[in-house]
Amino acid sequence: MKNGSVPTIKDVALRAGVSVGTASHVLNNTAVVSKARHDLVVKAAAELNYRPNQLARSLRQSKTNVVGLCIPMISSAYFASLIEALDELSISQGHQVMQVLSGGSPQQELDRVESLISRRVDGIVLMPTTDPTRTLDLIARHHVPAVIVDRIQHEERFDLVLLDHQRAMREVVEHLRLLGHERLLFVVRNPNLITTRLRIDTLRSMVTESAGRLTAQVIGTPNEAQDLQDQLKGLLWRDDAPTAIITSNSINTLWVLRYLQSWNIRIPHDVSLVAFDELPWGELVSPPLTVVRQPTADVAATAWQLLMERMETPTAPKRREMLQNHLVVRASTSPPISSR
Amino acid sequence: MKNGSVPTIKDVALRAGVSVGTASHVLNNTAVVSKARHDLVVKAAAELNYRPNQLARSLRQSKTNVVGLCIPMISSAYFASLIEALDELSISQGHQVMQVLSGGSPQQELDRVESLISRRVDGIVLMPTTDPTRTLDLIARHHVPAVIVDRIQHEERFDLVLLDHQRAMREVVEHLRLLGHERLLFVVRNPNLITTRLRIDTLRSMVTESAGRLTAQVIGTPNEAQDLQDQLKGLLWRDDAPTAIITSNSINTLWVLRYLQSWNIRIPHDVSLVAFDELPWGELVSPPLTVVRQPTADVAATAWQLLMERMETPTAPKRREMLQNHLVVRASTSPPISSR
DNA sequence: CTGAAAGCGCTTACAG
DNA sequence: CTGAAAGCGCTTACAG
Repeated sequence: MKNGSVPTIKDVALRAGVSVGTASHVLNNTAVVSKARHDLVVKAAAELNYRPNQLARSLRQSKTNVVGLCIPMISSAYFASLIEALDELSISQGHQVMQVLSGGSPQQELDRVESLISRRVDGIVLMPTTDPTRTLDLIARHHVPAVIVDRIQHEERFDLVLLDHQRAMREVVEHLRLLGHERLLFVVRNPNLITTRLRIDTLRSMVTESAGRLTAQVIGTPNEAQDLQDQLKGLLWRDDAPTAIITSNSINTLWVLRYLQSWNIRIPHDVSLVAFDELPWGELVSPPLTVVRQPTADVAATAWQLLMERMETPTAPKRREMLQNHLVVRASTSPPISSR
Repeated sequence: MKNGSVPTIKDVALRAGVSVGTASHVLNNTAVVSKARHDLVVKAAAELNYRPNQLARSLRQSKTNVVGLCIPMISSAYFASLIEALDELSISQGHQVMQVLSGGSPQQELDRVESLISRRVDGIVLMPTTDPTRTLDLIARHHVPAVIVDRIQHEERFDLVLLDHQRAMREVVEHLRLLGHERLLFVVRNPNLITTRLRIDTLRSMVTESAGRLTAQVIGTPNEAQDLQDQLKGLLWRDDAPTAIITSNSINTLWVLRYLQSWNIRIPHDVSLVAFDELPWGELVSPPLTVVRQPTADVAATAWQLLMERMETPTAPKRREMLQNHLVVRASTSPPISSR
């Protein structure tokens, strides 16, 4: 061992007076070695403070024990708890998560996933951007085991973890209708997102089914809070104003809440509110919000399991797992004024 | 190339009709190669969809272009934005962050950092647990460039990024005193944390300096919200109850807010509140809170810079960078009732 | 039970 | 400008 540099298995073998192969075998418990030599190797390794170079192992074994995770961002409670859950699962199984951020940009997603592939991750968990075509092609071309989480409905090449957005929206509307609401407003952020589209479709078909007893409007807030405020102003001060608002994500919820607050419109007295996604600190908002909660732990566990099985059996038929997210009824929904 | 397997540089060279060395040179732009061969190699690489195996590169070059980041957790706005900032910095400089979670446990911290070292990260950014001794020893023994962020005051072996907790606390107390507050309550979570200790010390010495004009109590909430509530109950309903509360972190702030809310104690009318750490969704809390904001972006940028310079010049003298976190005055602090 | 040797996929002096 | 070859630190048949 050159002085001051990191000890290798060669140094261990030398000090123990055995061959490199033998040293490797005792260190990995991969063959029976005489007790005498065994102890010699263990002792030498300890004295030298030897840690195997995982790069070399990975290269030799064509297995890194690293799985890649690509998500849009991290500063959102949903993603944060997903990472934590996945991290714990991976560690407990001797793996390590290497996470990259797409920032929601298809190009960045492609670049980051490419970097994961270059680092030879054993598998990939992807929460796709709006247009992941090239990323998916790349992953498929390299035959990397992968599972796609949500946002994509049909994709023959990969295992899928899906959330049942339609059923969830149905549950929301049902809840509001039972309370007596007839005019709904759905505030979305990006109408092009599959998730959002599914929710809108469900809402519309329920309106149709109701044969006139239910009406619904959908407004988008592509850019700024200001846009939203203007649109809300045009809607909420009319005789036929909606009596219940549904928001499609946390950001929207925040904006709507602030708008209502600033105009002193009380929840649920003046208008009911249902939010998709649990809010961090949601307990502090008064009143506590009725929300559709994402089953984060389920999503992580399912994705992990699918990935492990895929790595095990690359040729097995692809699978789709549908997960349920549930309505949590709190104080922000109540019967509308008209029916009280 | 065996059918179906990942193409290597050997496959590229073969297809281009050049030696492996030459292929490597054009791919890395590391030597002048005739235009003809150059184009041949580029074409072959594109056709084969070749991506260099970073494991092999790293092994050969003894450089992974990966830096390790060890933090307690991720589902806290402070850590989340730290990760995002560090991630962006690293990518822009051709590196990749590999992040591990200590969960606040010294043992887990040791294990995870050991795994980073086994993977031969080029450097480590560590936000230490309460007792990082063995982790620090490990890092030092392996001569891995590292920078420690906050929570540690003196440590000769590493570069340090510090936050000026004493000055921040001084600023808080000064603000409250100028408003007319004389009886303060400091609610902490873990009194053993260096950060907390520094704040408590500063508070106490300011009380001493005030020569009786200022009093302060400190209560800890080691375990449950219930503990805190009991302690608060014993303090807030007396004649000499504190007129201003300072909370040491977001969790505490949440608990205190809920307690005050449940007893209908109004902020800032009945009691003023200053919180360490900005809250996510803090804008929704009414009134908006006066907080001490952590300079996340600064912390990330400074840590990154120190690390890069350390990797560049391992023998340079160790450095300590002191960063400032500032008081953001909002509506949760006002003069106490008595002085109105 | 043990060791010598090939090989994982690269980079990089070294000759020519 | 180009190629043959050594070597990064491991694991793993293969002989003995």
